Amino acid sequence: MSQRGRPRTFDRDDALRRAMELFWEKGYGGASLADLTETMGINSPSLYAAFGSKQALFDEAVDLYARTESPEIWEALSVEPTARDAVASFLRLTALSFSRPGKPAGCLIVLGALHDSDASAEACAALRRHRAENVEAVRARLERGIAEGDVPAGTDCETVARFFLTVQQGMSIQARDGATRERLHALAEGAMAAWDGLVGATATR
Amino acid sequence: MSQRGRPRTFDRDDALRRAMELFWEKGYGGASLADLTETMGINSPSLYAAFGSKQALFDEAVDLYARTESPEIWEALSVEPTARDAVASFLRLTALSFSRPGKPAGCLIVLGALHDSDASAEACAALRRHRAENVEAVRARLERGIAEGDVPAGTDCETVARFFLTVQQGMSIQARDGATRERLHALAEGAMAAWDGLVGATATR
DNA sequence: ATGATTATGTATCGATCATTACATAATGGA
DNA sequence: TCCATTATGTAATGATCGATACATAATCAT
Repeated sequence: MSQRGRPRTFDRDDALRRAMELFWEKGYGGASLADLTETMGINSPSLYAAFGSKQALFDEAVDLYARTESPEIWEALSVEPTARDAVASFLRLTALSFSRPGKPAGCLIVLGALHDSDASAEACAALRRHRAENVEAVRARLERGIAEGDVPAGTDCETVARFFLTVQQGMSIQARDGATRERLHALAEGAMAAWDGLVGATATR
Repeated sequence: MSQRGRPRTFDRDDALRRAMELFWEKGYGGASLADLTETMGINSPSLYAAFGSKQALFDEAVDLYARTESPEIWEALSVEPTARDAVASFLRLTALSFSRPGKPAGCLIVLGALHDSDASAEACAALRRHRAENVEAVRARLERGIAEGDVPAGTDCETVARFFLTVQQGMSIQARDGATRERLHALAEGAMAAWDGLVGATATR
């Protein structure tokens, strides 16, 4: 089936990528339609025809972000041989991702929409869902560590995962406050200093 | 000198406190003038006459927050006998403060305004200044620990302080995501598991 | 060539944003 | 009592918000 009607004159993927970076920099509420259309190089009717609404555009932008920005962070969870190596790599790659020259500092999933009380309620809920998935991914990796013997049996993987995700989320704030790549890396190392105490303390012995 | 003219019919301190809680819940950008006047129980001309502008009101609200909401968190830094006890208490009291029934979850200083690109640039800068002061307060307490002998000489207090503040900032996100008081407490404990590794690793031996 | 279909640019929609003019009301000082 | 001063409520300001109406342009199927 071929396309009918007048073809669009802009690259949808490219426009979406630009919108994603604007949402990343300014947040859902901070990125106005005027900002978006200017950044995307299109007029608002084209935006609405191609994406539906600001909210739908944001949803697509978040999906693009999760899919293309630093997937290595999550790939590390499965690639690294032990759970400890996996989390260490997860945090180290986060430090890199949050401090890329030419890209907004920190994480869209964390900084994109924090307050659900206003018109950005749906955007906030979508990001919250993503954050919950991220906790789950780390938790699952820790469980695998138990199964493979490199994490003490009985470790409270949920609690441990939430701790490391909390550090990662704090790193977004730090990155926005101007923390250098070296400082973010030190934070990752600092969090790993808690590993032995964490998996030891929450394990049944 | 006595007051002249018609006296105001509302309690300025009470109105400011209500505004603070609204900013705390919705953020600077998320709290509209209509929201504020409704919550404060006054009309906009009264608001402007008493506080000057939305930005000035926010500044006063942030000051009130820092002064009255959980000052015990910062008092603990000077009260506790050792730097380790001080940081542990700092985090434990943070967990309490971020999960008070009837109050917004998390911290106004962290969640109030994260994006400086929009109209909330000044609000964002003010909060950033507060966060920098908070790092400095913990760093100073760690330095005191060195002077008093309970922290290894040569410890990189700046790095260690930034780590614990990062966890505290991440706890604001977690609190907003619905983390219970118990979960926040577990995060505080988890961070303390990094103490020995952190102060040991960054100390010159 | 004609018509159905889809995209584009201009121009605008009502709603909401922060802020303020203005007339009126209530106080103290003279 | 009269005036200067300050606060209040109503109503409006221009700007910007997200979202569209509408006429025109460009493609495909027939």
